Amino acid sequence: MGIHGEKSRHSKKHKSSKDDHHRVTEDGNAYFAAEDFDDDRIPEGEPKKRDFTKLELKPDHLNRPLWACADGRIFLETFSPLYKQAYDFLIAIAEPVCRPESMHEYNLTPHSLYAAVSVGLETETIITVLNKLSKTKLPKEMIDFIHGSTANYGKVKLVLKKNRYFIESPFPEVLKKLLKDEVIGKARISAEVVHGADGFTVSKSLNELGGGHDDLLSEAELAAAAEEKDTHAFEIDPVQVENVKQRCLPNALNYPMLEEYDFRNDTVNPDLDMELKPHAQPRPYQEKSLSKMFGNGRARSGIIVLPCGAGKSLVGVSAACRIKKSCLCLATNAVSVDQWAFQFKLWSTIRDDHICRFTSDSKERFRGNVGVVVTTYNMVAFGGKRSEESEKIIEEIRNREWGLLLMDEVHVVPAHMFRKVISITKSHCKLGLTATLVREDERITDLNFLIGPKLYEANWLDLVKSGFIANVQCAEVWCPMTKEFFAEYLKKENSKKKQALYVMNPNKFRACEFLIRFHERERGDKIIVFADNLFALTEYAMKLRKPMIYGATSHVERTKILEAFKTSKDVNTIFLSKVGDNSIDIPEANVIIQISSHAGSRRQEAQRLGRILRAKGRLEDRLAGGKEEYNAFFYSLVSTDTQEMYYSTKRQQFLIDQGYSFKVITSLPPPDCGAELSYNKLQEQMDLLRKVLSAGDDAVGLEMLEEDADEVALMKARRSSGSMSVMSGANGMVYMEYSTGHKRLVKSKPKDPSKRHYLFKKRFT
DNA sequence: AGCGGCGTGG
DNA sequence: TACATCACGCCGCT
Repeated sequence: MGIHGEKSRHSKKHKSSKDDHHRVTEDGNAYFAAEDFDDDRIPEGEPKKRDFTKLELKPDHLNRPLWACADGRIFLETFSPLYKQAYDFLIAIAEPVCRPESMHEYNLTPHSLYAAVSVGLETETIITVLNKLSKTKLPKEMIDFIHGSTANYGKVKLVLKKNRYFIESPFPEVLKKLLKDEVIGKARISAEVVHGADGFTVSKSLNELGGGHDDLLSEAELAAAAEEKDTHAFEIDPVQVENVKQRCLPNALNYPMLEEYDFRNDTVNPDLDMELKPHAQPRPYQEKSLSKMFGNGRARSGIIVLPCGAGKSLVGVSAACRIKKSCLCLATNAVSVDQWAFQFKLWSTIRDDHICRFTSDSKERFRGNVGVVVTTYNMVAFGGKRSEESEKIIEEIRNREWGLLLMDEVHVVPAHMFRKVISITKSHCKLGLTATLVREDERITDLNFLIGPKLYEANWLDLVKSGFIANVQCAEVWCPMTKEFFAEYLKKENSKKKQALYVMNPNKFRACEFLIRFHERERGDKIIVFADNLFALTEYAMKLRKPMIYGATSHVERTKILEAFKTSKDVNTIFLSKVGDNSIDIPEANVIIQISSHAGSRRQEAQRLGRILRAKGRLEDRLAGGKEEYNAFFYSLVSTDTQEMYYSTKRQQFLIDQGYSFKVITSLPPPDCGAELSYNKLQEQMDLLRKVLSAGDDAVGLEMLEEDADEVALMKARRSSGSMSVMSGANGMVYMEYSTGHKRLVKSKPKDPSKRHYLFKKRFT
């Protein structure tokens, strides 16, 4: 009913749409100034989907940056002088689909509109501004869609009070409607004391439904928003919160709930003495994301999307500093926990005894009744037996009322863990931070109601242009299979063996070797080589005499290698397995070479690119230099005519959507330097082929490890003798650690000097 | 008692 | 499917 009602309201209202026009802010928002834009009705022959030729242009269309289609798609011209304002607006109301250099594509969806309403935009504002930015009349379908979608948004709230959850609304009839739903009805907890005729508790509270979207609302509207209204509420069972939220989503009852925290008026929970330090100066986009979160003086729950290296932690710490209540910060692993604790101390004035880490090997507790706890998702969601100490701490976490639940790398956490964490902890506000909102399991929509709508998403290319993140040249290097490898590839049925063959393709190896040489010698770069496949990782690293880190590499060894990579002029390339995808922080690296990767994972691709996004050098220097100059490189090596070709295009899609373009390189290594590289002789290639074929047997890498059995023994000896880590690039002696987990496989194997790896052979003979 | 290494299980 | 992580508990060493 609501939708039809809205429709007719709209058509009447549209005639006098002058009323809806918004005030012009002094600076910038030029499009609001264009009050005299001509506002014709939608022409008789209505534009049909996707056909631009039928769209009737406004006379001054050149000044307007948008194309709006009847199917909900919106295109933005990035060269328009209004781009910046239009971008901020579009990102608030629509889902970005693809953002290349000159034309962005967005999509209006119920969820994106929900996010828009959540950050304080009203239906009429959305339509009016869209119309002003559009080159053509807004299609009627789009206007109807916006009305239909947003009619109910912002009418219901979920509020936590004294450890109890309440559903609030100024409209008692809406609450009644919700209670008719079976799930919600059952979730209700009847209050002992009943106020109000409807059986709802009634209280006075600020009505902030129209609450300040900073630059889009007039003062009059803000004043109207501050008007006091009765609020009706009923309590629900804490364990049913998730289910209730889900029932309220656009695809069900369509009363999506807002979660906001009026932290300034929270007298129940104690304040935390914590300020941002003076040197903590948020950048414009960090400021912008915070303003979306705190736009109306309260803290909204939701997700902020910033690329790696763009300073997510400052946003998180800033948010905690504004709320000034107890904060639970969740990270994916122990390294990240340390980093967060460090960031809190770095950016804020929090006292050391008010912040603590809670992991398996560091169980700190804060003094007093307020503080920040940094821990892992695993720790909170852990189902098994807990140590006594953990049991106590986790009880405290359960019982406490958290002002802020700060969730890092929201996109990598398995959905079930999320649910568990959210149901265990009671928080007034949830802030999710992420670099990429893509994931292959398409569970991303779950985040919308588990945490909240997306509050802000930065455009990568904009950040590149302003020098906040590195300017990356992406390239796909096509490596033809050698004749012999390709013949074997075609013979194999087993996709495992096929993979081994295209990853170990000698031409790919040579391309990799060439790139490493080039970047080390010609440019003095720091290089990370990624390989998912452990066999390939070890082969490449050994042959090229570079240190590597993978899952079984001990903690001590990792830090040693990373330290050498950071500080030593002799260690400029390291090989990483999947360990490098998350958490390991390597700000120095500016070149990535991928030799094997998870089939078609866009997230992994983006994550890896993120490793080199941290802008190098001083901001002024970067801006002073030519803007088009690349300071980071991302190479994806693919063996042509194999499955890799298909996967790589799929993987790249995300980066392409972010506006990156991939250059294709087909002739690496260049012919003139081929002789200096490995596998130049057919005999060497055939030896490699033989090795690859025998290693492809079901126990992966077994053969290889057996061959290197004595190396393992050597490492063991060295480990106990205490002289580890010889890493001198100059002499070519490289320390490599082997999985202790695989040791059992090779333990009984007798040593055979002839099978010793050449690297170590000369040491022993 | 505290730390690091190692194996297990989710 | 493979790889990686974390938490825990046990061991042996200082």
